[in-house]
Amino acid sequence: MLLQNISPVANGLPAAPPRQKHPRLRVGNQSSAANLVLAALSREEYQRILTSLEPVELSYGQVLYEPKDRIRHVYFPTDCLVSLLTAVDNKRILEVGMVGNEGMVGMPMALGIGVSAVRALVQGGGTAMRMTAALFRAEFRNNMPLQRALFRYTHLLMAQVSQTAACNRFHDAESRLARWLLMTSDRVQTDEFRLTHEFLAHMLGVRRVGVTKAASDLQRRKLIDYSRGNIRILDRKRLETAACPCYRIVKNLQDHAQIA
Amino acid sequence: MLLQNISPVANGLPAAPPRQKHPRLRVGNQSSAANLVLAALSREEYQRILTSLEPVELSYGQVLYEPKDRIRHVYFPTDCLVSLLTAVDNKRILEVGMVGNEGMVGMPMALGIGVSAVRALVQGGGTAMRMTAALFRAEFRNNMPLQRALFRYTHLLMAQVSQTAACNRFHDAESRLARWLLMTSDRVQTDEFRLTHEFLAHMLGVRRVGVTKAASDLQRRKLIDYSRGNIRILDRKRLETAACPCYRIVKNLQDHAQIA
DNA sequence: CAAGTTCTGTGCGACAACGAACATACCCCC
DNA sequence: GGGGGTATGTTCGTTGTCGCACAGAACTTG
Repeated sequence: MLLQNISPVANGLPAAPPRQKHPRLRVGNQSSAANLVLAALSREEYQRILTSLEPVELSYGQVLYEPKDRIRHVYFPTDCLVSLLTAVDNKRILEVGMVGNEGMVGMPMALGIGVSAVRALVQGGGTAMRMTAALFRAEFRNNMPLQRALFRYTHLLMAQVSQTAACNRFHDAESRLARWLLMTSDRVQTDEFRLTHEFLAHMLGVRRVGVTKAASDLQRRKLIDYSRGNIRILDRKRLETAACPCYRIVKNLQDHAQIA
Repeated sequence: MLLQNISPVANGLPAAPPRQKHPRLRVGNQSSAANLVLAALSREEYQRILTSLEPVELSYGQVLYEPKDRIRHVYFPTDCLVSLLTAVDNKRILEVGMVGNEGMVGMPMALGIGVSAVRALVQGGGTAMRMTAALFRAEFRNNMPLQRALFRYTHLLMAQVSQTAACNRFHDAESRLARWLLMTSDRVQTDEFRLTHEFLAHMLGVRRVGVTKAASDLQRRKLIDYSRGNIRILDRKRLETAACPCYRIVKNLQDHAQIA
């Protein structure tokens, strides 16, 4: 569970280059509206905002923000996945939230705050649309639909973080691993992704051996399959029963979107 | 750590009536501007908003919202303290955040969301200013300073929840208890308050005996003193060294308020 | 004062996770 | 095809917390 070397880039991640061995599925038409926040905008709003957006390729292990960093860009993931991490000291780090194509990285900007409180780590490589902080500020100010979409997302993220907090306290490593795999799968929209036990250990806040134990148990039960940094979900249904109820709780919130 | 009976009101709380045996200190001039969000407004803004505000007495154990409840009022605590709780099932509940005079209860309203995602439980009785949801919506829409103050607070709350999530994962009951007492003390601005081990157990997500053990150790070390639901902090300085670093991390964030 | 309630303290076996160290297995590249 | 790095698996003693049960202590009420 420790990060031996706390470098700004990937800790305990499999080497970045060999990533292409398992080409990632691409989402839909790969348009930037594959991001659900952007997709919530009207055609005109969307066309306008598009001129401020720039597609970027984000790669496994890349760090978008460190805590207290000034936010230079906000990111709208289309088919990548970003983890939000909080540290309690130099060694212990925990994922508190996860952002995929349903949200935006750089949430504080929607609250008029220019610095990040967490580390944002690219956990699944892929593409995102990004915008500079200055352009975002200008756009956000008078784009009400964007405001609505982002405020709604902020609320959901808050709920996700809260649930994760309780989950990390009460549920054992195996249930949490199952939940984490399901959440990840939902966001990258694939049943297969690359990540090592070491990496998972940081996400779940347990030791690597804890992940090994939990993962090998799930594998024994034929719910997942993995080898050398490549994990595949075999039986989604049963994996969900192995996961803690927190998975459903958050997912229902996001799907039914209690606004009003 | 279990809630035996999951009634909408106080679980494991000391009986409500005998509260007056330890009269609570009152904050400053007791004006509604004792709330820091309201205090951030200009004189004119403040005078105007005051007409929409209504002072209420909140009492120990009262539940302001349940998850999925429609938010009827927002509350600006002046000298009371409200806990935000998240459940993973019927029995296990955990505090994920704490709102005192530095914030507002009903944060989703600032995001245009009308339902609460968490339970809001009055943990330290006292007074608050409240406003109906409808009036708040109207006021919030065109009161930019209020927006700024609340967005800033939302960001800080998010940071607090994130830190709490990591803290609950990594730190033992004793450090967390120390941190919790300090955070509470900061918000009620007293060194003495009423709460039982049973109540603390729910806040920290441990069993009652876990609290008893941690508390008696802190008492043995003369950092705190307690008996029958009445806790007093004896040595703030040393209590802080007994607490996990999460206390300082969050406090520094709130004090120096990284905006910009 | 006696009875009942609430709060706190202790003891028990069980277990998951801890930190550390070592053992295999796999892959890539020279 | 051997060597070096990376990923996974196993073991060991320790610790914090678990669930449960019961005993004492303090306060409230009749």
